[in-house]
Amino acid sequence: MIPLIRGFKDILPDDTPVWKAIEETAAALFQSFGFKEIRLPIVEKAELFQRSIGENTDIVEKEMYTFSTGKGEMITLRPEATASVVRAYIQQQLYAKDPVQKLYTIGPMFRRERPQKGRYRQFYQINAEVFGIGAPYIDAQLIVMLWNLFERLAIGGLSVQLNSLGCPVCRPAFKQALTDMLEEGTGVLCADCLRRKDKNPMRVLDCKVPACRDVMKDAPSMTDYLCEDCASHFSKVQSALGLQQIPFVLNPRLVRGLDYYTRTAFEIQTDALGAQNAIAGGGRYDGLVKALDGPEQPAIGFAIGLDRLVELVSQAMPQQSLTPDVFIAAIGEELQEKAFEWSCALGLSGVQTEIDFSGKSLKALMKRADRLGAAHVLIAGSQEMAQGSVILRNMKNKEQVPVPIDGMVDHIKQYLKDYQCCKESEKKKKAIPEPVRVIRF
RNA sequence: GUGGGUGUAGCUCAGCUGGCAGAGCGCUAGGUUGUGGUCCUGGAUGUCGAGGGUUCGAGCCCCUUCACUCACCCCA
Repeated sequence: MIPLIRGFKDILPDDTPVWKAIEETAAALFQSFGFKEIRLPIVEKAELFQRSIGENTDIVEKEMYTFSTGKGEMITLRPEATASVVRAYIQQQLYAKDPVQKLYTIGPMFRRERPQKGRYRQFYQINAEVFGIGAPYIDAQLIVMLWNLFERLAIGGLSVQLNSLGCPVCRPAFKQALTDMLEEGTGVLCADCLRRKDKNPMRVLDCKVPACRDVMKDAPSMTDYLCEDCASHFSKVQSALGLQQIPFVLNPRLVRGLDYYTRTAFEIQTDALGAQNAIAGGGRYDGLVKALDGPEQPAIGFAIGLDRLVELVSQAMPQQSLTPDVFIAAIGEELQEKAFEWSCALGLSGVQTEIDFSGKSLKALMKRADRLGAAHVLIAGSQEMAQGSVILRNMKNKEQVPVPIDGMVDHIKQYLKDYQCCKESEKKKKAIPEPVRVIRF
């Protein structure tokens, strides 16, 4: 057997309904907020990611799947989607039609990290990006939208972490203050932080090594260094979130790993997934479009970790696979051709049908029907054929009714319709109110 | 990239100090000659992750390697 590649996984039939439900819920919600879907290639020139994500980030330094095309061109399996969306915005000149573009996309990303719970080498994200709007209200609106998505999916135990990373005007002063502080602590910092000290000092903020935390316990906070514009922007984001009753936690240690972020940075965290606790994260990247040779346009976006979200939703919701309406049990070899015709006719008419062509004993067929969870079994043998009608057995109440072979499909559909009505009214009698926010499969 | 844990039947797992490869569930056939779930009886299924070593003899000990998993790291 040739197994799949380390860190990759198959999404099996029992799981796909959850994936689909989440994707559809997100798409419907995003569309209500004016987002349109964009579909992008999963391979781009390596340079796109090197320039957008930043040369000295972990992703570019050691996590990208990069290949040579053999003609000296280096191409990369995308490690994230934002760079591609920005490229499309620029290359297809979407800004010429309207600088304001709200786009979402769903698909796989690739990073060569060591796999663990909630972390795969091929993982899936839902991305949403807004171009051309700098107003803080759009920052807040994205978070409102995200928060509502998780409400619709009935997920609890979440928190919104919020920070501002400043802009090219105010960040240098903060970085300098941070670097000064790190110089004093050089003796005790861990090896990783010593490296980060020069290359990306802000990363030391979220280091978990106790010694580093100790050095950083009185670390300056970016929010104390924000310039007037950034401070005003940040406070408007907060008040807008307050208007929508979105609970959030100000987290001065929330740092994004990618170079292009400015101002608002946020993360939605869960307490139910172990170490990989971020199920969505994003922020503003006002300088990126220009940096990739596009027009000067502000932008903001987020990514949802679909694999992690599926994990959370599945925990709350037991899987439920599709079961046939009708199982055809035709006894004997000579009836298989007839059974074949019936199964095609039923399937084509929209009745979920299952059949076993093996010609086993009726007992074995019944057993199989039961295992598949079939609601009804169509039993046909030589006796029935002689009488011109087959038997339809209700597997729950064991009731059996004759069904004329002539016009069989219509008879069965009518019977199933009555049966459904019966079930519906029974449900209503029980009068259990459905929670509005819970999605159902 | 670095550490810890785990690899035995389709699944969940026993397997003592090194001595015939096991159980439950599932699958399958029958009991019931044409009726599922419960019950009873029988049956099939193994590269003990892989490769090497020690030994009369290895699932068990040693070395190497791979995979899964959790954590570090990083992030969604």
